Amino acid sequence: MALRLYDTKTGAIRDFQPLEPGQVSLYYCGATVQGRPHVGHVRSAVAFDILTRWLEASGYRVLSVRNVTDIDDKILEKSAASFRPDFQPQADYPAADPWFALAYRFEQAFTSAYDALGVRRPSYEPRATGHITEMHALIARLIEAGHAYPALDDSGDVYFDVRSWEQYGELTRQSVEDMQDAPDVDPRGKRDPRDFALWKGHKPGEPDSASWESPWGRGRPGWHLECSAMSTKYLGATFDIHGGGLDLRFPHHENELAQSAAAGDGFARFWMHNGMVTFAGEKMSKSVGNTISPEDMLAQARPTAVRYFLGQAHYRSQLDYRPGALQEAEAAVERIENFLSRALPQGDFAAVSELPQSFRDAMDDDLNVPAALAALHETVRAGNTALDRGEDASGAAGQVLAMLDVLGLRDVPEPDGGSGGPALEALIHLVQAQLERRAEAKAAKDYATADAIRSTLTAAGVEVEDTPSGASWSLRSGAAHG
RNA sequence: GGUGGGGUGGCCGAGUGGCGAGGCAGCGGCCUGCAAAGCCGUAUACGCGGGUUCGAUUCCCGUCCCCACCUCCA
Repeated sequence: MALRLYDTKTGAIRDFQPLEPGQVSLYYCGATVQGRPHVGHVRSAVAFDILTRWLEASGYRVLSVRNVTDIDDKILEKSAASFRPDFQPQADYPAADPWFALAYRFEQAFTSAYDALGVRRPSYEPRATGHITEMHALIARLIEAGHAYPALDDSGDVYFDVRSWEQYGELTRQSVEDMQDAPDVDPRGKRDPRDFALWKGHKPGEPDSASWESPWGRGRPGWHLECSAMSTKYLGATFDIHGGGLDLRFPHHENELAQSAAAGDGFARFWMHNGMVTFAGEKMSKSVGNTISPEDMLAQARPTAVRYFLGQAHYRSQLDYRPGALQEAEAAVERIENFLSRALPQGDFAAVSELPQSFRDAMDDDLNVPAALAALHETVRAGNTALDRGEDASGAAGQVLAMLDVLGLRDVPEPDGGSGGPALEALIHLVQAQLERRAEAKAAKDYATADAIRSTLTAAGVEVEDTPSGASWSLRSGAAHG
């Protein structure tokens, strides 16, 4: 089976073939860095990270771009607010910052969150403010083609003319007539209320640093334009996949498509959208205030378990967070890890082997990760059965390692990752001494003493397991030690 | 009003016109000095009402409910 992907634009699963053999160009929308990330942002990144890994496992070279929107209304507003006399420092906004510093601080928070969950960095990560020239060129092409116009008032805005582009609405299969008018629609200098800004004229009171000269007056980029400008700059006028969260489908992606297509670019061949993360059934978002941060999750469970949770549902499904979900994910991850430490007691985790066909088929089927995980767990069970019979299971272990690589579950940095420091060294010696005492007690059939030692260790967060080759122990959430 | 996606066993979550994934939790068994881990077994699951069919959770019609987008949003 070859790779098939769901394309939002056609609403169908289609065979995927890249434009250029052997190479896939992928653009997906990153964050507007106006605040700290929540897990919804990270879920999207995990979804496209898994896509990238699967494409690479399938033999493609992947050229990936994820943008950073580092200027927008909210960034400017928050920065401006931080300079007012009534500014109250908060955890999110500890100090007064110029807009660019504020944006960069949050960009770093996003980077940290991605890194903490093993999301590999894209090939390029361009910022909107670094691509003003490309945006001007695109605006000029649109004006030239009769699809954009300077605002009819003196605002200095430049708008896309929705009525001039009859395909407008094709991505989300909506007609302009049926669209609900915004309740507080402000027509400004627009020909049609649905026309959207390509360029926003500089407003009095906004910092000079947040505007650039242009043929249409000083101003700054509109949100939708940047993605058109940057994706085609780095990937070409036509590229393979454009991704992002489902909430970006309209208006953001619809507008991108309109701009680029009206300018004559082929633009994206496939549109992929990940489902939302919900909390108690409701979309997680800043405006609702029901967000959970990656840090919140990492305080509850190991990074690998958090990543497993975020990746386990199909990427197009809604992912509902509820208490206990992370503990379930942790149990599933530990089951896999227990098998690996049984099957590979020497810790030979480089012995990666071929992927099972059932796993490949599942991933080829529009990245059916739930079915791929079923293949993974079946391999684990078969391996455990072999071990129970006294047979070798290194082959199954190698397959498990390969599957974990595709899912990105081996790239997640673990805080207790084995390398130690003096405190861990001391701990290892102390635990070993206790286990030796316990082994002596067991040999003497003094089970009362043996159990007392074990419960003392358990109470200290050290879990003890007896195996045919002696006792092994692990910290309550950490790597096993012989 | 428009557009798109859903309602699957205690929970999560795939999938399919007929042999009912997988995980987590529970119960029984094997193993263990006891545990843990592991293995085996186990459950009246497919919102509701019709229809098509030899047979529907899967197709069609109707109906109820939920979510997302139409405004900044991964």
